[in-house]
Amino acid sequence: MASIKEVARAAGVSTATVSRVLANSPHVRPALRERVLKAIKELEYRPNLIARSLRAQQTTTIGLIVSDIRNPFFTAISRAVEDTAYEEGYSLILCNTDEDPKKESIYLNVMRDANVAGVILSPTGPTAAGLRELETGFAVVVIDRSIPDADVDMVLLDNVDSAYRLTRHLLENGYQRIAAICGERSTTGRERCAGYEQALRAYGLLPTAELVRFVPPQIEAGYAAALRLLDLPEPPEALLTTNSLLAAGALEAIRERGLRIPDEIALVTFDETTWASLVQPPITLIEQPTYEIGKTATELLLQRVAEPERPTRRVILKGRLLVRGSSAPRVRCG
Amino acid sequence: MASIKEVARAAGVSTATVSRVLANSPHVRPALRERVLKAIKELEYRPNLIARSLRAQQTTTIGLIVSDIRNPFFTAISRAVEDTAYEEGYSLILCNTDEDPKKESIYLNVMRDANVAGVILSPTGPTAAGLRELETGFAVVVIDRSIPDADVDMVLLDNVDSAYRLTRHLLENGYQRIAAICGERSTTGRERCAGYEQALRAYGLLPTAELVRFVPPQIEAGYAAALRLLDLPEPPEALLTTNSLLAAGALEAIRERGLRIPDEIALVTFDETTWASLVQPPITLIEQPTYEIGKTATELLLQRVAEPERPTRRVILKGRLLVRGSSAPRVRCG
DNA sequence: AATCATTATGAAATCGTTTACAAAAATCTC
DNA sequence: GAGATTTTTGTAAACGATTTCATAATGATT
Repeated sequence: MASIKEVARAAGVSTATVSRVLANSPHVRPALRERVLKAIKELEYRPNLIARSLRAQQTTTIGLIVSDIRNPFFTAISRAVEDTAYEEGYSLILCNTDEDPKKESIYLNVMRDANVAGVILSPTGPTAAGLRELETGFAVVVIDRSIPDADVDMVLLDNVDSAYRLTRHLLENGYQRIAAICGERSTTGRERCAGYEQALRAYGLLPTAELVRFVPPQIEAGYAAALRLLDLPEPPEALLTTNSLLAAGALEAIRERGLRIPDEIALVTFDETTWASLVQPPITLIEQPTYEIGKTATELLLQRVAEPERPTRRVILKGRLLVRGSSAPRVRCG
Repeated sequence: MASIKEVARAAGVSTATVSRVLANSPHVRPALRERVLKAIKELEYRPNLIARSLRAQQTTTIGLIVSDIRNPFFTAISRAVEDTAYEEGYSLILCNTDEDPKKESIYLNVMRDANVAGVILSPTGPTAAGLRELETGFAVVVIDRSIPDADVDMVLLDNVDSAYRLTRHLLENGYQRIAAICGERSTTGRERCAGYEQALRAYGLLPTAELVRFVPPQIEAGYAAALRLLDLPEPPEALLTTNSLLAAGALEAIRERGLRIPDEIALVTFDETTWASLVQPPITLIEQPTYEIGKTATELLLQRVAEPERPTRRVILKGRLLVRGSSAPRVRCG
């Protein structure tokens, strides 16, 4: 309600002095500072952020652009981002794009219009390509997906290695015919697929195209892909999915076909969720350090806001293999 | 980059005319309108929302204040709110308060400072009490929790009746000694508890304090409460929890005690989640129309923004009982 | 064609800050 | 205590839109 003008009048000073007190400038005599502080308190003055932003040509707001906040991975990230942003006095604007490049582009424009200080996003291919050239006008940090030769800060998982370890876990437990259901439209799915294939080769097996599916990262897609795999003339002994949505769909399919885990089929995936430990047997998976990812991304972003010219960084975090369920190796029945 | 001034200059008109074109005012001749539109396109002009907000003393931003976005109920709500807000040209600011009244108050102030058009929130008791008097300066819609005599728009579930139906489902399947683990610090938990007690009485049973627990709405709290209940000298035959986090904790406890569902113990809850249908046997529950809640809340909010003096409304939505698992009634073994 | 009513346009104020610059006050130096 | 130096303060111009009010242009009416 009260503006800086009224504070100035109440304290018998100019608005400039009030502003200086607000900014903790050293160039204001203690006596005046006291008077201003008193006036601020009495009038319950709070600076108008809009006015401040207009003047500064920048807000204390950051954007988080994800495909769908209901994906547990992004839910966890968003919590970390909000926590970290809040600590630094920033607010968080949330956007869902459903992996739609058009929506991504629209939201990036919204962000520009809103004068955000920066954006954390997980772009699809086309948008990622655009990011390489596009002068956005705000800081950008990419998470979850790598953009090969873009000069942008990134926070990523060691996807290839994580998928390798996850696949190896299956192989070491006696599974050989392993199928992979991967999220399409992102480097992440491809990288994880690469790790899966590397592991197969390392164990003397040949990846076959028949057992690898790229689908939209949704429960229904995972369900459909898994059904098709299970109905193959020679069905796989194990399923690897690259995120929790696909895993949920795959598990549904397994249930529908009445297959017993882990005897008749195994299921491993990425991303820890509430349900992964609640189903029986619990699911072995690669846990991503989601909170760390969100926190790191926010820190990188705010550092770049403070210092736009600093060299870009690419932080790679390690996934953690959580082995669950009976650890007894599988008895091959072939 | 380009400002309204440059557009005006390029079109050979005043900024006022450009502004009128932007606002679709009828008071501008077609010839001029064309020129302005052309200049806008050529300069790729986009109005600066900050400047607009400063002038209008209001942004096109709304706030969503929840305890924790990672609670699947709020995750789903947030998606609906964002979708609906976006359709109307509004952006969404997300805040997590962890049920902490202090944080709620801080975030409400942040919202005021940010000049949001309105806020959707799910307040704890103290904040709810404050809302009754507090002149916030922006529109407010309360979700999930009722504030008895406040003059605020609300979107709620028929908690008492839903809990009644959920409990009745247990009773009709032969369960008699039913315990309830309820979320504390909200009217919602209390209302659901009331419905539970009503159902018991309707079936000639007396609610006992020993079987009702109020705990923070977290997995760990649900786990701990469930363990204590299961370890009672005379343990319950069924557990009812009032949200999915408590249910997850309770299920963990059930697993830890090695009890078989539904023969040795039953579990029912509120809130549909991915895992509720994936665990075996799947969980019977009351599904809240989360998307509808979020959408309705946003609509109410934006209507109030447009027309601040309209009478407040209280929308009550119905929960849906999803019966799952073997529907064979329980054979009492007592 | 002159008058009046109506519509279209622009100049300038405004929203609430910050900050460059100038002026005033305090401090220092001899 | 006068002058030079430093520090403190205030004035006023931004930032980029919208809108009031006055004026200019148009159209209608005789």
